[in-house]
Amino acid sequence: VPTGIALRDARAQLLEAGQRILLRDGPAGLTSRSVTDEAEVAKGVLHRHFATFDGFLVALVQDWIGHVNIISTDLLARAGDATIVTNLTNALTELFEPLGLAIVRLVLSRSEVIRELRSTTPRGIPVLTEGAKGITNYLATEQQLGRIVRSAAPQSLALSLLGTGHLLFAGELGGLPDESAVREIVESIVVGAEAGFVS
Amino acid sequence: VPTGIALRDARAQLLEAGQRILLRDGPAGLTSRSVTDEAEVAKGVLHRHFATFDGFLVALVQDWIGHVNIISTDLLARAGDATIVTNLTNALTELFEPLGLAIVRLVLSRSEVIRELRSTTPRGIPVLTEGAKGITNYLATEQQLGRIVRSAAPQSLALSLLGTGHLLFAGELGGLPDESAVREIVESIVVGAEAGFVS
Amino acid sequence: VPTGIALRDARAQLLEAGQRILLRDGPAGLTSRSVTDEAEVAKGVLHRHFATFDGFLVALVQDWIGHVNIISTDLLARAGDATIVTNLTNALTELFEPLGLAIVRLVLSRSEVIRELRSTTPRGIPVLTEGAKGITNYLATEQQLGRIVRSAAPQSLALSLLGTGHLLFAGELGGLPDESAVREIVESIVVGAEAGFVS
Amino acid sequence: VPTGIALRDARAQLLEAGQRILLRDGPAGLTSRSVTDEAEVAKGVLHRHFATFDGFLVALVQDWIGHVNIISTDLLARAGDATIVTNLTNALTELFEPLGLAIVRLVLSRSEVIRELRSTTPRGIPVLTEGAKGITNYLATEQQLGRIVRSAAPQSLALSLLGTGHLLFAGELGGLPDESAVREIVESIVVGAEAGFVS
DNA sequence: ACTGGCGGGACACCCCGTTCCT
DNA sequence: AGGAACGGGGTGTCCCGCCAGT
Repeated sequence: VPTGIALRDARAQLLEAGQRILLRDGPAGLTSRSVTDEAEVAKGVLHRHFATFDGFLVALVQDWIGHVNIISTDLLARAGDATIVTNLTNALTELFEPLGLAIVRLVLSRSEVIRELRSTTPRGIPVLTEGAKGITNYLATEQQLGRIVRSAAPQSLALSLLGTGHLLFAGELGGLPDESAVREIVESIVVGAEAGFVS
Repeated sequence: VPTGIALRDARAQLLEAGQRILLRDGPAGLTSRSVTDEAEVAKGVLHRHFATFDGFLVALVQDWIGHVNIISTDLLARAGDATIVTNLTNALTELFEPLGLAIVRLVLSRSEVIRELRSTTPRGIPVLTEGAKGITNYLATEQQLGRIVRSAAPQSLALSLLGTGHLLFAGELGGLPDESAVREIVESIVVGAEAGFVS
Repeated sequence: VPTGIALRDARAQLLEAGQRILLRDGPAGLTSRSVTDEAEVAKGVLHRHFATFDGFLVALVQDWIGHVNIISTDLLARAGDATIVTNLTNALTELFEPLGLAIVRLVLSRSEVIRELRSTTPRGIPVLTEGAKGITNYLATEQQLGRIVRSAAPQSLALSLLGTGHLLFAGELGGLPDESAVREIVESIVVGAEAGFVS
Repeated sequence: VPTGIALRDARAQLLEAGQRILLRDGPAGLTSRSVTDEAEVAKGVLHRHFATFDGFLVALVQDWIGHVNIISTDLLARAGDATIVTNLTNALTELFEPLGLAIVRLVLSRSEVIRELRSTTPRGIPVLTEGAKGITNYLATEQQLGRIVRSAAPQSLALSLLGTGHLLFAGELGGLPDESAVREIVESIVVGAEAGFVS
């Protein structure tokens, strides 16, 4: 029964449905059908708002990249506060919260999505590259504040943090790793870079 | 035209075909049909040797895990030789050679495969977990040889090396990263753990 | 190229296509593909309207059973008119017209269909049982009208008419038997039952 | 393990296996594989003894036609003995014993078989035509013996007996009709043809 | 002569992204 | 906006006929 009543922000509804599916069924469960079903919306609605299903996936990822950027900003704002390890542990935990991990899996399993995102993320794996950039900025700032030694390479450290974090979180298929495990990993990576550290 | 000739080693032929497809078309290109076509073999041959297509994929991954174990053994044999950074750089390069990376992408994109491999790889991402174990063993041995400081945590270092390496190689969608980039990453991770290093 | 046009009456279109195939190629020619091809319709349409291909075949038979019931009603309406032999000859000719015969062959060659029709036709061969019932009713009515002797057994006569008719029509693989041959058979069966007959 | 030992009459073994399958699973269950499996013989054996699988089916039917001819001969030998109804009832029961019925179903469901048998059975349904001929001969002989009235048409009666019998037996999917039901049908068909019968 | 793997075609069922009439 | 239809493809299964080995 066509209602003709415009949905209240169908776009957002669809993207949220996509997130729920991603969390529940993983990247393989994301199909145009499952999304419209989950959103309780007609199949045509998706194509009215996204030219292509790949376009929908790209939007899903871009949405999350936006979230990653917020995390990065928050992290940057904490430069100088608390401890570096704590700040990084919190950031990684936020970046790899279940939905974040699912988005990364989505990106890794659909090369078309990476290709379409090449315009905004010319190198690296989209979501992770943005995350690395945020952490790099943070570490560089901490370096300027003198809490990271001059000889450290923020970019390499960021890459390590992201890569190791990804592995740690992705390994726990169902759930999440202990916070202590994350902290341990972060410590082992930044241990040589922290100022005031004497070997 | 039926030949009646029993295939030399159908299993190996099929698995090699699967590897070629994985390299050429990525995980999405792997279908039971594409495999038998690529192997130039009848459709039924695959199901004679593998109960299910998922079973074939699992075998493909297990095959590679076998290769990973060989890489690990070779790496272990080099403990004490050359430099740690060189040994690790070579090992990572072998682990993430195009086929290795493609296998990891396969594992990440098909959760059923991970699930079926849970019996032999109870935690972590199958291929990467085995790689981390090999590197952990190597680093522990170097530690016993005195080339890695006592305070270092081989397991954490191995996780970092694997995770960061994965990120580095996976970022270059088509090709490979420079060897120097790999070495740089390895150096930045093990820098604090090498004995004789003075900060 | 998706048309988006809802088919007028997809169900009827599919059933008619099935009838054409049955006539042209016999029961063995009926496959889900041949039906959708013949109907010039997408593969999925059949499965949207019939849960299973067997379900489609059952519907095909039930459709014809509906037609058989119409023939039975018409025959009954002619009780008392014309001659019994003429009425029966016409009825048999209609029941075993090419499509009818093909449906019977379909039923005989797929026991699953018979099994699924057991709910509505608990005994006998589906289509033929319904035909026999119709003829039995007709003969019983003629008996009440006095054109069939009291001692006759309508049910046995009907079974004979159906069975013999089936044999006669089924014997002519391609075409149809002469009308005179049908009449002859009918006469030979009812000859002893007609009132006013003196041996 | 190839033995090279010639099977003792593989042909007969295969045909018997075919009969068992026909009885157990119906015509649809007859495949080259099921036959060789049931005969516990390699797949190739069938093709050594029969050019084609259809050839095997034809042989299966011809075998049974031979049995039908024996039944006919026996029936003919009983002309003048016992009662006509008893003789015919027995003959029909033998013709439509489970295997006979299964063979008829096989013939009806595979038009290729009918086509290949057209050389020996130019018209009608192979097995049934031979049965009708046998009954016709018997009835004609009884007619000459004066137990069937001169005005009766043996051929029409035979067709009726066969057709009606087929319907009666085929209706009981699993089992057999009561002997009394068969006798009743036979009586109702020949009732007007028996000499000494007074209406 | 028998054995058993293989070729290759087909089938039912299912799912996908997409189109477009109602 | 709703939802039927489209066309392509995928998997597992089956089937028949072939023929290199033993």
